[in-house]
Parts: sequence; C-alpha cells; structure tokens
Amino acid sequence: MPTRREQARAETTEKILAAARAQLAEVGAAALSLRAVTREVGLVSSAVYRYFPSRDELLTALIIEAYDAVGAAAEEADSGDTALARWVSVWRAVRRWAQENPAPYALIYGSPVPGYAAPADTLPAAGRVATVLARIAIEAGGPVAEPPPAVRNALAPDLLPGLTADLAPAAIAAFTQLFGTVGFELFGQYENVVADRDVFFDHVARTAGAACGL
Amino acid sequence: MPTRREQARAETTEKILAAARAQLAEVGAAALSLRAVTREVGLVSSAVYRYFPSRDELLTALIIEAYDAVGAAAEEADSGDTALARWVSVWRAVRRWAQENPAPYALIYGSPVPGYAAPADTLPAAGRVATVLARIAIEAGGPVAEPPPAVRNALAPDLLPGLTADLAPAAIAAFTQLFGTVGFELFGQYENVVADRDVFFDHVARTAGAACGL
DNA sequence: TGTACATCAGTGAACGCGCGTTCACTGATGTAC
DNA sequence: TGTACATCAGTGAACGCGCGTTCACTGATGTAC
Repeated sequence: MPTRREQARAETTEKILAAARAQLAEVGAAALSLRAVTREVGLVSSAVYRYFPSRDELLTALIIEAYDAVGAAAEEADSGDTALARWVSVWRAVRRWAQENPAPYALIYGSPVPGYAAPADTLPAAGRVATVLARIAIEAGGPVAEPPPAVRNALAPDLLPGLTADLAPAAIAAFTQLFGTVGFELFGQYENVVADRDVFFDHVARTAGAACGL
Repeated sequence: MPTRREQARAETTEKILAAARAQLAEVGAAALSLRAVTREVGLVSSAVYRYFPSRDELLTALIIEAYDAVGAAAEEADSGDTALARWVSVWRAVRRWAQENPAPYALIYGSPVPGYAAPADTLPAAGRVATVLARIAIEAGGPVAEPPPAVRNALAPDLLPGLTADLAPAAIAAFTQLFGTVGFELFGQYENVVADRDVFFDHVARTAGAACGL
C-alpha cells in the first residue's frame, strides 16, 4: 500500500505530465518550457527537478507516452472479419489518433527536436504500430510480389517472428506509407491536392494492404 | 544598372540568408534567432529589420528557398533512357538533397514551426517535385490499376494537365511514399529496421513507379 | 558640374520578457527503536 | 505508543543568459534641378 508521500508524488508527477502535454499542444516541443509547466501546476520553477532531472527527461517521458498511446490505439483497432478489414481499421485508428493528438504526433513522427537525442528507452514503444500491421499481414499469409534478391537482404534480420524476407519490404513500405500519408495530411501538404481525405486515405490503406498480400 | 546601394543591399540580404541557413542547420527553425543571425553577419541586431520586417518573413524566405532547391534538384535529375530510369533518378535526387540538407528538409517536410503560418507564397515552389514526378508518369502513359469510382473524385480537380483521374491517386500516393521514406530514414525511424537504405529506397522507388504505370 | 534635398542602411540604447538550473533552507512525512 | 532521526517535497532567491522589436540618431548614397 502506497504511503501518503508516494501517493502525492504520483499525483504531482501526473499533474506535471498533464501540464507538459498541454504545453506541447500549445507551443510545440522545441518551445516547451519547464517554467511554464510548473507555473500551470502551481509549483515554483525549481520544484520540477524533484520529479524530472532535466527538460530532456520530461520530453522523453512525453515521447514514450505518445508512442504508447498510438500503439495502444492501433492494437485496440485490430479487429474485423477479414485481414483487410483489420488492416484498414488499424490505419484509420492511427490517423484518428494523429488528428486528435497532432502535437504528440509531431513530437514522435515529425522533425526531431533540435538538441535532443532520443534515448534507447523509446524504442520498444516505437515499434508497436508496426508490429500490429506486420502481424496482420503475416497471419493473412497472402501472395506478395517477390522482391529482388538484393532487397531481401536490405532489411534488418529478425524484425518479427514470421515476417519473411518476401513480405518484409512490402510491410515496411506500407508502414512508411501510413505515416507518410497521415503526416502529409496533418502538416498541410495535401492542401489543394486531396479534396476528400477520408476516401483517399482508405484507398491508400487498401492499396498498401494488397501489396502485403491482403 | 544597379546603384551602389542596390548592390550593397543585395549582398547584405544574401549574407543574412546565408547566416540564417547556417543557424537553421545548427539549431533548427524553432530556435532560429535573429540576433544570432545578425551577430554572424556583423550587424547590430536591429539592422535586420531593414531587410526582413520580422522573423517570420525570414523563415518564409528560407522555406521558399528550400522548396526551390529540392525542386531544382528533382528537375535536373529528370533524365534517362526510360521513364522508370528518369523516375528513379528523380527519387534519388530528392533523397540526396534531403541528406545533404537535413535542416531545410525538416523545415519544409517536417512538423510545422509552432506559431508560424506558411503564407500562400510558398505554394508554387512547393509543387515542383510533385510536378516532375507526375509528368514522367503522364508521358509514360503505362497501365495503372483503375481506382474505385469514389476515389476518382477524392482529389482536387485540374492538378496538372494530363493527369487523369485514373493516374492521379497512384501519383499522389507515390509522391507521399517518396517523402515518407526519405523522412523516415532522415528522422531515425529506420534505425534497427532497414539495414541497406540505398537498396531499400531504390526498391520502393521502383515499386511506386510500377504502380504509376512505369 | 555643382548644389540642395531626400532616401535609407546601420547604430546603440532601451523595453519587457522568458529561459534552465543551482543551492541553502524549511517543514511535513516516514521509519527504526 | 511515543520518541529521535532521516528523508524528501517544495520554497525563494539568484546566476547568467538569450530573445524580438522599437526608436531617435548619424552619415553615406542617390536624385532633381
């Protein structure tokens, strides 16, 4: 059972993270300020150092949170009668999450924050969406265009059990296409180009799915 | 013939832009500081206002420069015996430009700079790469998988003369795939995923080209 | 060609602001006996 | 159950720094007559 201190610590940590999320949404990662965060929480600026040893550690916490949130959204959305239905559902969930959380999305899939180097802690959380997509394609086991021999060796080995060298290039290309499309839409590159974003997105999802044997 | 004043003005403007480019590469767009720029040029901080009315205008100039640079790189690379050769050459040129100019790349294709709204001035320059790619596909005129009827109406009309409703979705998806792949590589998402980036990139380029009828 | 005036690049001081981080401290909470 | 001590959250002042923008000014350059 947690002591009063432990409980208070957990609560304040959460308050700081909530304020940081709000800051992130308002001004972006590069301008995220510890002083503004503590001001919103009602603490004196130096107090944050009892919880996070530096601004970078706070950023890292936000990054892991974001990867976990989009990963969880993808995992939850993985349902449907056919592999293609599951696939499209996951794509849509990622897109919806990005639209509802543009600042965290930009934090993890946009340009890197200058002067900040992501520690290795973020890697496991970062892979969750890719894993969901790859698993659907693996389970479907449909036909995939055979990649040229050189390409089969271009990828890191043992990415995921069951992900064959035939399927992997298409899966990674699809994964890239997903975030490329979501990012382009979110960051304004489809302005005056794509009119009906929903329809176009679903089409891209299905086309990429087909390339992965769905 | 330019007066001494006009000449000096052009030279100083170029010096300011050069210093701004260096700043951008060092600290990123969000942290780009007018004072640091003028310091590097050897001017007093207020002098920059004789050349750019505000920090945002300077950013806009850098953005247009960047779009024009990558657009020019794409246009120059558009040569080869076959449509597919031209296509792959353009893809590679964009990737090379991004690798040599990561900060400008992030400025235009990364997360938007917080608090900065891109003015319409940037739109013509922004379309140059897409135009090069679309033109190659149009001239090739190869077979393209027919998109479902709903998708044919999902895009903005009159994107480019000759870009049919059949071809347009594949072209936009390819264009997205190009920048998605380049961005993922540049921003570290292929860490521990793609080993031989050159080979994988070319494969993606050819696959996207095939989808556009090359 | 020379003179009178207008233009405008660059100066330097100032305004008002914000930042991350350190440090000695107080006082509440927790723990060992 | 009570007491003595250790832990640690939060304070408030300070350090040293940087920022964008305004404004009255000087002095060189350009222009009209």
